[in-house]
Amino acid sequence: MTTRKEQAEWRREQLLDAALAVFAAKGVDGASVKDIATAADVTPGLLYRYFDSKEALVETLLRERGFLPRLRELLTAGHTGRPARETLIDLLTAFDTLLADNADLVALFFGATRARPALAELTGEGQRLIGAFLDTQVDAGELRPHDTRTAARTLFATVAVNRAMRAPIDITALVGLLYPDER
Amino acid sequence: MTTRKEQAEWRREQLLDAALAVFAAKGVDGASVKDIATAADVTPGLLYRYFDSKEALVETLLRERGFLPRLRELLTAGHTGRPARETLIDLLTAFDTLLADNADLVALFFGATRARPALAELTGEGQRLIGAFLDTQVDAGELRPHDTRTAARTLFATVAVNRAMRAPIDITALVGLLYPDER
Amino acid sequence: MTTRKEQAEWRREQLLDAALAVFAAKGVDGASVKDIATAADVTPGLLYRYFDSKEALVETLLRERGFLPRLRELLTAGHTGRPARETLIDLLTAFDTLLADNADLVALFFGATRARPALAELTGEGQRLIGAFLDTQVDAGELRPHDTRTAARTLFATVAVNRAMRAPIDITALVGLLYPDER
Amino acid sequence: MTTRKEQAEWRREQLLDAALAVFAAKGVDGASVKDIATAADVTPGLLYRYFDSKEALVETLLRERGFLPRLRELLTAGHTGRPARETLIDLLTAFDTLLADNADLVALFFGATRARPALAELTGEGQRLIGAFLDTQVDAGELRPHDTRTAARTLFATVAVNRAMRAPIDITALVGLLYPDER
DNA sequence: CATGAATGAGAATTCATTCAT
DNA sequence: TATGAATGAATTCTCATTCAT
Repeated sequence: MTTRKEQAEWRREQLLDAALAVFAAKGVDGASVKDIATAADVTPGLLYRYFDSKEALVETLLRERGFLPRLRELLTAGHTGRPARETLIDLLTAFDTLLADNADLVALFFGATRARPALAELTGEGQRLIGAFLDTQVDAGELRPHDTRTAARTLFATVAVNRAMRAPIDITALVGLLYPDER
Repeated sequence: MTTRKEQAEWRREQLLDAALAVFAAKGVDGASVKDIATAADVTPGLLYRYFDSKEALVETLLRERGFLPRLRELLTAGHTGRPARETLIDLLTAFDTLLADNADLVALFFGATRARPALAELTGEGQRLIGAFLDTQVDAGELRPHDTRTAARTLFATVAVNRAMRAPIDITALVGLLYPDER
Repeated sequence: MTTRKEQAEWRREQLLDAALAVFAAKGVDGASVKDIATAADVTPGLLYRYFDSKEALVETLLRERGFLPRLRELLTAGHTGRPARETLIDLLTAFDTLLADNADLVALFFGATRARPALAELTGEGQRLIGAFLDTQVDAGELRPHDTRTAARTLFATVAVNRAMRAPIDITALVGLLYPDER
Repeated sequence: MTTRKEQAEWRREQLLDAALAVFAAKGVDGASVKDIATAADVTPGLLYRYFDSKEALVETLLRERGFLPRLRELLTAGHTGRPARETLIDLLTAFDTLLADNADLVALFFGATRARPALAELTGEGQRLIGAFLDTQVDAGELRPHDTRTAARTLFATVAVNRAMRAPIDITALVGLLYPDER
């Protein structure tokens, strides 16, 4: 037996799902509230019981569905014991996979960020996290001590842009470029 | 004394300027024809003497103002005599400057490319040109012979993304990352 | 207590009524959607909940309000027992009355038929039906055996044109012309 | 050597020709001033040197190109010596031909008469003229003395409507209907 | 005489949002 | 909770008309 609250929560998520799909497909401006309601199989009016406006839908998606938490979790997870080079490859692969799995969100982010600072925030955070990771490895003597901030930005940007362009890059080759296997 | 033809040409350019500025600021969907007309200090109706539709305005900007020709010119210019490493830095700097000088266009490209293949074309072309350049240098023994395609994509993506995010990168450091100064 | 469905149906009819009146008064091109909405005492936007476009409004009127079915019914109704001459008068009078009762529709037909084949269809059908009726009467020996097709076209055109011009004709005299009372 | 005045007159007629053709093809409302100017191979502005407005064009066409004068001339021409029945056939045939030769004008009349009383005037005049002719023939004992007014309206309406519907009628049969050849 | 740039008013249509049911 | 009728404001676009050149 589902309680009132559970049902409401379910409906809310369903509306967010529908909105995300429609926004990704048509862009925020190109998607009408009616489109979203139709996709969720409800009437436009109902949306307004759950969200104040179309804009509120976008903001909620950006806030609640943002993959920044998952990214942070990913990058700060302990990678003890394995060689830094392999860990870096795992890390970037996980990031790439995250982007691929959230293609709709990535599309929304790219389209919705003109007026909203969300993407800048995301990229900043991502670069910072990768940079921090690189620093620890350099300190541990596992990686060559060059400019880790530039390296972080390079790695992050390259993976992100090529995934966004739907032309994913070979991550092993990418890491090999910056941190050649010296053997 | 300006002839009718000159005056018409001037007006056309003015309208394109206004449209570009407004599109960059608000996005294509967010900008109304009235916005553009107001920015150009004319009546909306006048726009239709010069362009068939708002969409035609976008297409014209992408076609006539596209910086792809300038990019191509830049990348294929003869760089004889100087060390490859320095030429690469010059090249990427020029590319970065080009993007900076055309910030509005870059914004338009990013916003307008959902339905239009222009950006994909641009990135593809850019990466190809940089890759071709790297190949010649590797052949000449000036650069280390690693995966030039991946290197090209990395360089291009990094410069482009960081410029688009308005957080330009240190290009010397970037090149130093991929092609360390061995001395 | 009116249900939602009934209310919607009522609104739909009301909009068609308003549209017919406005179209008849100003012609299809001369009538704006705003005119129709004002006549129906609603907002222009509401029209689009019920009809896809102004053109759809015209088509719906021509289809749903067309008097062709009633005309057919009229002409094919059994007229047994009475003298053909009187029946013919009754018939044309009923036709004339039908046109008079649907003056707005007649006006719409005349104005809207430039691009639409509705009127041609109507006249063709009308002439055919009257012709068929005349044939049966001639076969029965009730009317003089002259060219019934020409007679039908003559009768139909005369009644229609004079009614359309709002100068109705004396139908008894008209019939008397073609089928003189021989007594 | 054409004088100024001749050239102006020529241009004026050219514009009227173009306007008539375009009005007939698209209807008065459907034709834009630009359409007419294009058809006349001039610019819209020039039209306003010759006519005050689009409406003035319509009125001028209706007034100057109206075939009422030619109709009157036709109907009042002396038809001495020939049998009334044949004269009537000649008359209606000429009328029918007149309509056929002026199909554009007929179309304009039908489309333009909603707000303008021109067509009513035309039909009234036409019927009166035919009626007057019939009267003289009845007085002369050439035709049977039935209701000449109804007969006139019948003949006129039948020819006009069937020509307007582009399904011209057999005029000899039509006259034979009203005034049977008694031999 | 002729052009065509420019305007202003208005056209059809869409859509986020509200609200009675 | 859910519906869907209704609104009002905005949007893209058209067009008769004017006027400087």
